[in-house]
Amino acid sequence: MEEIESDPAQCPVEGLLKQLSGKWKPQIFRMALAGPVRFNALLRVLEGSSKQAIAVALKEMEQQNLIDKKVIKLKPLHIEYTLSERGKSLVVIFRQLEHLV
Amino acid sequence: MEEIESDPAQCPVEGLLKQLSGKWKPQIFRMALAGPVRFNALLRVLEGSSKQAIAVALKEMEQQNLIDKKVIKLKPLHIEYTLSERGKSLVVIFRQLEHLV
DNA sequence: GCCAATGGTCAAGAATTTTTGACTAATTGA
DNA sequence: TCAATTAGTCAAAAATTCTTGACCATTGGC
Repeated sequence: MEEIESDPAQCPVEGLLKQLSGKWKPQIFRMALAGPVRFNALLRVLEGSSKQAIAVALKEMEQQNLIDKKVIKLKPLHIEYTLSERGKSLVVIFRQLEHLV
Repeated sequence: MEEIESDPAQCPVEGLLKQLSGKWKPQIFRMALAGPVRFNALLRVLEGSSKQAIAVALKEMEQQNLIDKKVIKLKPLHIEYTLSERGKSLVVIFRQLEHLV
């Protein structure tokens, strides 16, 4: 059915919550925190996940400017996803949340 | 099917994200920010919502200690939901997020 | 007593999200 | 050349979440 898309994020935090919602995004974000992540590596580590789910999550997180996609043209030629500047700026605040969750 | 409940929130922020996920919780949280909210009032204001959805959201948010449920025994005898202390402490951090979303 | 409002519960169906599995295409090692 | 690895896409099925609509109990006004 048609979604009327009534609220263009009248609340900024609500938008952010949605950007990090879903079954795998928080974990992907967290892994990216530790260093660059790769498609198949995520698939192996996130037990119970699927190619589809990982692909969609990565694509959306990239569009939302939470992570950056980089094609590494050397040696084994692969793709790396790293936390973007925006992603990193969120981490600072997440750390504060940890102390009072 | 059985859910194995594998990760008992290895990441505190992930738990919080889940507590505020769902179609109505963010909006209920936001409304509670402005003052006590009531069941039927939410139902009227949140267009497209349902008794069921509101009831479940309120119940879960109460269990998660985000809001407090209070039976007001006077005058028209009703129930009020207000932001709990924990709820209020989160607001401070959400305000910071607003500046860099 | 009757009717409306408050604050729910429950079962069923609709909608959304996620998983499964088949398939693709380029790169690399042997 | 063959096989494996990487990084995907797509359609369909399964699982989860949400809405609909019926129902219920208490309070309050008239």
